[in-house]
Amino acid sequence: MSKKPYYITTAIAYTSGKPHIGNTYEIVLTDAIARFKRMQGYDVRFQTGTDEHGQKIEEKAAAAGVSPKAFVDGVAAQIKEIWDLMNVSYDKFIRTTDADHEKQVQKIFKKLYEQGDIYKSSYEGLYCTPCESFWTPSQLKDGKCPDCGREVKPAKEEAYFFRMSKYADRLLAYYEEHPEFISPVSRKNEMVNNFLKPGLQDLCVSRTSFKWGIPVDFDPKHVVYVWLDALTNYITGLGYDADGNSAAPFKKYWPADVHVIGKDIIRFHTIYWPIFLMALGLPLPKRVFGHPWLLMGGDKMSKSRGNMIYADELVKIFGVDAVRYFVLNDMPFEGDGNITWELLCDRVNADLANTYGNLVSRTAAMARKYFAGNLCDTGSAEPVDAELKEMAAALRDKVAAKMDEFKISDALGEIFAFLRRCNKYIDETAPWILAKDEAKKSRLSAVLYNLAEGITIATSLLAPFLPATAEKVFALLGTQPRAYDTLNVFGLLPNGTCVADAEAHLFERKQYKDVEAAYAAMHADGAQAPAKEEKPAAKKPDPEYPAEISIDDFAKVRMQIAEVVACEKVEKSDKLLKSTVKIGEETRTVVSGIAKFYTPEEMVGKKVVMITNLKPAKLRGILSEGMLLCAEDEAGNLCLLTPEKAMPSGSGIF
RNA sequence: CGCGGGGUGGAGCAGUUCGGUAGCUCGUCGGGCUCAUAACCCGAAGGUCGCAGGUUCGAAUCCUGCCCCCGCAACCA
Repeated sequence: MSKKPYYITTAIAYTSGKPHIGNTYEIVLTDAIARFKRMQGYDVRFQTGTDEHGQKIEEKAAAAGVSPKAFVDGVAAQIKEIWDLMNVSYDKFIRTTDADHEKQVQKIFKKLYEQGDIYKSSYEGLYCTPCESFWTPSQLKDGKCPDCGREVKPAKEEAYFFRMSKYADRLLAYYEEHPEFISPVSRKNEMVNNFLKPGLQDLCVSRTSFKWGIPVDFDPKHVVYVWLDALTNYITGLGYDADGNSAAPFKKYWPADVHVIGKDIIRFHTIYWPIFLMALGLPLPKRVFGHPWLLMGGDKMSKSRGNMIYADELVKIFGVDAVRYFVLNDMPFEGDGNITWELLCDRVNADLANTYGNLVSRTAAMARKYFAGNLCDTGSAEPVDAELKEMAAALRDKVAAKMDEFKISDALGEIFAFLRRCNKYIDETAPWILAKDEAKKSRLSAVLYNLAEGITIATSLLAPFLPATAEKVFALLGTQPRAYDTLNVFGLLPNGTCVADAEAHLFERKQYKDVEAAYAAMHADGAQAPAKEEKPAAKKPDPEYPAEISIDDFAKVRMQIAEVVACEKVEKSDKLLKSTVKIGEETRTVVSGIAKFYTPEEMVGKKVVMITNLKPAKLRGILSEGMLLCAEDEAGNLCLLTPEKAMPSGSGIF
């Protein structure tokens, strides 16, 4: 009987920088599902990879002084290294810069163009030069730019578009026929109400504003828009060919059983991707699972918050399986999960070290002490055994049921409830008392056998989540992973199985303060930070700071003392304050993102440092003619710079 | 009224689809045990399930209004 194929993918990681633990979570999650399916006997194909094109990467590479290709080669290697470190069992690692992928994307683009789904047009509209924005006539206010109120003039920019609207009805019908397509289901309504019902806009699928992308082969000043490039990895990675000569893996594995992705890109996977596939005449994926976010102490992880945590650093402190366990177990199905040092320590200590590690350790120790490691079911059975045996035999199906719904945490919960039952069984049977009575040797042997058998079953089920630990446990018990189809039977551990004569210390207990200290130490010398790009004072957000400038460069910036004479909040904005300032005799308006730190009242009268020759820009429709200088700490708190002694407004700063 | 998610004992969560004694893990307190990683086992305290109304014999669960947090969007010259 041939095995049933199962194709599972992660989103491909964007190669703009090192992935943090939240990104890594998605890969571990997918890996756990893939391993579980393999264990269940499916012929699993697990694909992950990297998304390597786009303007942002082009800019980052330029800032780093390397070619885009060299840049993404570096980051992709780093990403792969982390995936490998986490013991991720992918079958294919695709890169969007792979030659065969690029070739197919060009073919797909051309095919869609030739069949009329993609058409050449332009952003046509009324252009407001200062705002750099296009407007439709209906958006204008009194015939002028709704943002700044200036004149607009007709303009156009060439681009290719995809006719999305053509497929909207078919997509809605697909949703109806396949209620499990979008998971969790709550997301479906969001898609329908926000995007499908209001009417799908045609999607712009090419760009001319940057070069780092796959060129449209029949019109090379355009590059293919990122989503058409990135999403198609799911089929090009299987050897799809737009001319009909697809490779065997494509025929075998498509359509995908599940795309595991972050909840932020559900829209792209449940609207654009299915529509692209319909246009290509291909079947749609069976399911899209949008997982929640992993938050750091309740906040979204970001460089600007300075709260980034990376998997490889956590692994150095806790070990691979502890990190895998934490992200798998502490992620709720719908709401966002939370990671803190305390939670991490608590989970690892309570579940892995105490419940599991200690159970294995005490069982192995007794087997060695009382029977030189030999396990034997002597047939001695008492009523107290029944509950343990029943629970063990029922465990497989309970776990599988949770896994079918992608409720990973619940699946682990079932296994750990059983492991706790094993610990209780030890107390109930009190082997150390049996050991004192020679007449009870037979009973003692059966008790230890039951424990070892329970551990074997639980560990077999745990293997997809904690692969390295499972191997250690099997080696220690001198046994093998139990085949899935017999995991619902208790008592298959052969008599004569012998526990190895080795220390069984699966997981270290950790203290918060040690962990925090270890983490701090890791960042103190920075010696092992693998990404050159990450190292230098990388506290601050994205902008890449030039390493060194000349005095002439500095002289280009004109800074002056400005006095705030009036200030108010900008409407419908939570960050912006609009200040009227005097620079000598001149009066200007400046908009600053400091509303969270200063009230308009306290701004008035302040003398502050302002860049006065910055090109004006409009923010929230208000023209800002300069920039107030602020200091920012790691938490993002802002503090205005003011002169230390009274200086007249307009004074220059050098 | 831009869109969406959430508010359950000290912490983190489940339960809300199809109303019926409020559950899990951790922490705290008390007890037990000694095979084991100061671990394990037992017991206890602790919640008006964000607030206010309503429907109902009965609401964490359904309806209405409100408050608060968080994402997205906008936006940080």
